[in-house]
Order: sequence, then C-alpha cells, then structure tokens
Amino acid sequence: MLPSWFRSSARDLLWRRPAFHETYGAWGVLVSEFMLQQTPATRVIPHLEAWLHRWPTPAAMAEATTAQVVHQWANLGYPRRALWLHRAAIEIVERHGGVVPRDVDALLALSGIGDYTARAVAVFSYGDRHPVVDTNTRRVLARAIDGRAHPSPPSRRDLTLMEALLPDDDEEAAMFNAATMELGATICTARAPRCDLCPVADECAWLAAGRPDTGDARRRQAAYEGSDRQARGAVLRVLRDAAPDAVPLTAVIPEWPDARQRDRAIDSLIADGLAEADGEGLALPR
DNA sequence: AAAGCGGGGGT
DNA sequence: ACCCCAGCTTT
Repeated sequence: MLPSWFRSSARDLLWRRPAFHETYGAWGVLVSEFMLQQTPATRVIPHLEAWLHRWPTPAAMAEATTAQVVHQWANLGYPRRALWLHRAAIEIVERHGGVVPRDVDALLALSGIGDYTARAVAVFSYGDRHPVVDTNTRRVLARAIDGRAHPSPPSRRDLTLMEALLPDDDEEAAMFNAATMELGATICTARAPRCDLCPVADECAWLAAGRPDTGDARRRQAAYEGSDRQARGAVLRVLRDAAPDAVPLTAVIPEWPDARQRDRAIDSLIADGLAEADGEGLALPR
C-alpha cells in the first residue's frame, strides 16, 4: 500500500523535516518549490539552505536587490525564476502583509506560481486538500490508471483525475500527494521503472498489460549545445563572476563563435530584467 | 497548443 | 549522444 510504503521508504529531504517547517514555515516551502521547478531535488538542497539563511522571510527578501537575488541563484538554471521569486516576495509583503497566502487563487496570482506550485504550498505547508500534480504524478497516473508508458502533456484533466483519487481526510490527502510524487521519483521512473519494488504493482494497468511501449507523448527539447539558452547562460555566468562590477561589452564572452547570437543573448537578458547596460558596460540589474 | 527558457547528472 | 528533471510565462 502506498501510505505505508511512503512512511518506510520516503527520502529524508530537507523540506520534509519538521524543523524546516518550524523555522521557515510556508516561506520555506514556497522557496523550495520555486527551486524544484525543473531542477532535481538533490541539486536544490544546498542552494535552498543558503537562500533561506540569507532571506528567512518574504520581507527580508523583498528588501534585496535584483542583482543580489540573481547572484544568489547561482547556477540553478532558469534564472527568471529568481526574478519571479523576488517579485512574489514583494507581492506577498504588499498584498498579504508578509504572510504567504493559504488560498490557492491568491497563490496563483503571485509571480512565477502555477498550478503545481500553488497547490504544493497549500498542501505541504498548510495541510489543505488539493490535487498536487507534478511530472512524477502524471507519469504514475498515466501508467497505473491509463496503462500508458508516458503521460500526455499537462492538462486540467490531471487535476480532476488526481482530485478523484484523493482520500477525504486532509492529512491523508497530503500524504497521498507526496507519496505519488515520491513513487514517480524513485520507483516509477521515466527511464527504468522498478516495478518489482512498487507498492501498487497489483493495481497498475500498465504492468498488467505487460508494460507496453505506448510511445512517448513528450515533446523533445531543442539541443542545448549551440542554443541561445547556452549563450544566455554564458553571459550571465560572466556577470555573476564579475559582480558587483560591470563588464565592458567587448569583454562579454568575446570568443563566442556566433557574434550575432551573443548580441541576441545580451539583448534578451536585458529585456528579461536579468542584466543592465550602462556606460561601464553590462552588469546584473541594480 | 506550442515555444522558449539552464544546467547538471544518469544511461 | 540523448534523456530527464517537484514548471511557468508568453505567444
């Protein structure tokens, strides 16, 4: 059974410890969920600890500069998340008196928060009953319920399906959400699922059908090597390393093979608010 | 509905 | 080499 498996086998992750919630409350959960968006849990932990030590409340973070926030984000990837988290902290101070809201619609209205993060905060911090659906959950449901090897692209159906499966009790529902995610992260994995260890193997439609290869509905991400994203990452790395100093434009990845791509990267970083140009050169935003 | 957006680790 | 990762915003 899923609950007993979760109690005995769940990873001891930082954000599951009572001391974490006692110290940082919903703000700690919110920051962890931002960092966990498309970044593996094991990579997040050291960054999360450093972040919360520096900015233990939304109010503390709201006082920080954009440059500080982008610099602290370091190499976590998708640095716009740092901007959105900063903006969300400011919005929490302005709209909610510095308290992370509990209401899902209020959470959804914050910058950088979507269906997953909003419900994750409401469930894992406040203990309310909502369907929390991430990539692991979608894969588990695709297999156990639909008998498919891979999930379809995210849709509202994921939420209604998970909602229908949730136990009535708030606490049990929260556990069910977490257990389903954990199952997908550790047993029902994308590449090499370990069905021999699965606590719901007896109830799995995909396993019962002989684990058919139903095709992968996922859209393939474009190659990173040579991409604009790689160029942006290289520019931002230079700015982080130089901070708080500006870098002369001629010294920003001058050896990049494609000069037009380099310029495009710089322009798009400025447009996103991740960089600023002045007489001194290019720098993290004031 | 599809595209754009980091970076690292596993296979 | 390729795939995947506790997604979100914009078009």
